[in-house]
Amino acid sequence: MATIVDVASLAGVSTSTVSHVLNDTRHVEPETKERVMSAVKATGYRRDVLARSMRRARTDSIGLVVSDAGEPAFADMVHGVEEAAAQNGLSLLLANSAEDPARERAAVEALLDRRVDGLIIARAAGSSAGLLKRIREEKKPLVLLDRLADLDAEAGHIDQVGVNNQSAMAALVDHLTVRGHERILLISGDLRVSSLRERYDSFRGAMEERGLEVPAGLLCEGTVTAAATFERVRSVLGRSTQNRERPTAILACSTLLAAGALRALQHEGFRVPGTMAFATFDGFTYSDLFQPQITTVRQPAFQLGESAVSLLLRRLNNPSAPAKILRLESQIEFRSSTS
Amino acid sequence: MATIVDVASLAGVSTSTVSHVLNDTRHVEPETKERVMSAVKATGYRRDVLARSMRRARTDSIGLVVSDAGEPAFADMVHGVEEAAAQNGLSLLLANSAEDPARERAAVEALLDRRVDGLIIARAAGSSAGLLKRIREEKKPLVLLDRLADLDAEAGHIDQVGVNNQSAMAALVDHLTVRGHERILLISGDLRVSSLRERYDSFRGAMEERGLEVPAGLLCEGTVTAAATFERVRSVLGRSTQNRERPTAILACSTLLAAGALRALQHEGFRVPGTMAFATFDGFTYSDLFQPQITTVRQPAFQLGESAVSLLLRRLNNPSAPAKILRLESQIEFRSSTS
DNA sequence: CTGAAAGCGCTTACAG
DNA sequence: CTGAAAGCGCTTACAG
Repeated sequence: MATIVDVASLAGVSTSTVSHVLNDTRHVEPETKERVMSAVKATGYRRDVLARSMRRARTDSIGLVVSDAGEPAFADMVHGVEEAAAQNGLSLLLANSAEDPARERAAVEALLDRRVDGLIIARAAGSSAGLLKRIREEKKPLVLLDRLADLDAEAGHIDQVGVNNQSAMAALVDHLTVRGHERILLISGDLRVSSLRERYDSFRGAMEERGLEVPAGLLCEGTVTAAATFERVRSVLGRSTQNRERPTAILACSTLLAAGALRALQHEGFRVPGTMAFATFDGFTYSDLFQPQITTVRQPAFQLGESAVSLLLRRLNNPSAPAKILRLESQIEFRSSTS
Repeated sequence: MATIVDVASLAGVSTSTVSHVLNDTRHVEPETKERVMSAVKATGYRRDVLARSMRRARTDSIGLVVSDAGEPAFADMVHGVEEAAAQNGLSLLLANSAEDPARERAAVEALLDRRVDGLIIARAAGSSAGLLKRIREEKKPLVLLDRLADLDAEAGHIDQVGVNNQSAMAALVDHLTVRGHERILLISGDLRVSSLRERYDSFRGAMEERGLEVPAGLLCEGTVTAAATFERVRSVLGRSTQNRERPTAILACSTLLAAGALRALQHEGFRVPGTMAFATFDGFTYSDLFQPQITTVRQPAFQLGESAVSLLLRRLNNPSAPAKILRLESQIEFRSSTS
């Protein structure tokens, strides 16, 4: 491989001049510039990215850590980040924490070691605030994606992008109550996850606004797998078969939870929407093709990824800008499962 | 940040010794070693990955280029690659070609510039053989994933991992013909894609073996979007409504193609399996939950990703090993759509 | 068993 | 407008 020295000697200039021509970082006489460029071409020279990064402050790469690469919503976010990164000449380093704070920490350290210019993280459920502190110590630009920071000490300083869960949940509750559903079983999952916590709080708020009580028996929280959700929902439905507390609608707060709940409904002999209405956040791909056709709050996952990169670029260009929190609106696909 | 010089002076040794202790690359007296290690701890020293990579032959990173990050099968492969890479201490650089050979080429060049230790590529449909030659010129270890190389000049030298399309297709054709389906509409997509080409060839072979003719009208190839597939299938079904050439079963060779075909069936008023049997490769997630329940050839996408990393590691450890081609078996999920 | 020193391929003050 | 040279933080022959 040709080096900058080869180019310089072939062009009859110093390596500084070659460097400045390549980076357009100080004025060089047009004809000198041309000699350099043809020497580059003649030697097939390609700048060594590693050596370059070692001298400069940046590596032109960013790191992305997601909490569950299996979920389709996260796959779309990754896709969006990749797309936006590529368009801006940034390489993408990808890691998956699999909801494990230890793996998350290790991934972040590995990315810091590689000196990525910035980090985008969708945090694991049990992620510690220590992680955020660590990244701030390193003065490494950070954007929180989907899994946002609570309004604690760190939150004010961090760029974040997520969806507006409050408005989506309000619209969904409105949709259901207008149709006469007053006993809605909410399956909310792990409340340490900010988006799930927000959906949970918004649900309770929206119900209260409408003067509807939400008995504890209709709040199904804390399950983190489809199998566990299946069991929980099954027991709720079985227990309440006889009494008037039985829900008339079920609202799942993620794809995984929806899968568990739907299996429980099937198992217990319910039909959607015949004997039970059903709606979900995130949901399934190609929902239009299948029965039951499920009303779904679809988050703009790809755009979330793109926006995360935008925020990061903004931060790189202006390290002292005030922190920005972006909330994108979800789209609600109304279908026959709640008709 | 502390450097190796800081550690060396604190421990009262040379930087060579520190380096050798850290890399375990030559014998060092136990007590010297200990002094070094506590100096490392005291200074909070962390080896500079960039500087290290510049001197060594490797960067402990690999590059992955996929052709369609949107498809769930590819998302799972990415997931598998990430998992296996992390377990082996390798960072993963991810890029998406979006089926565009130019973007694919650019992505590969960017990864080569970053000196990844090896490449894993699921090639774009129109990918040129030039790309493979280029990578071989650079002597960069390469594993082809899912989209394999034809048996051309390059193929013999390249590690590859894909699924056994032949056996899966044979089993599927068997399943259908045993149930009396002799006129099967095959929707095969872009035949430049090796896996789709293999499914196409295997279908024709399996039909021929059973003495069944396949009229050209029942081979629907070349559509690359769900919308185009929708139109094509619609016209085939409309055209053949009256005559005895109408298929009794449809077989889609990818998720995208299946989506287009199912929409066409819905639009034309067919019911699955009532008036048309249906099966697909790849297919939809959570297929058990929805109607119609579709018979699906499920490829082990995650394992494909893992295996690709295994092949790459093997190649890194033994550059002169003979090329290996791995074929994993798919699992066929038989459901009511073909009952 | 260990150290002094060269060198990886760049960028960037410094100097003219 | 350009060049000579230092230096980024490591690894690795070379020498003893």
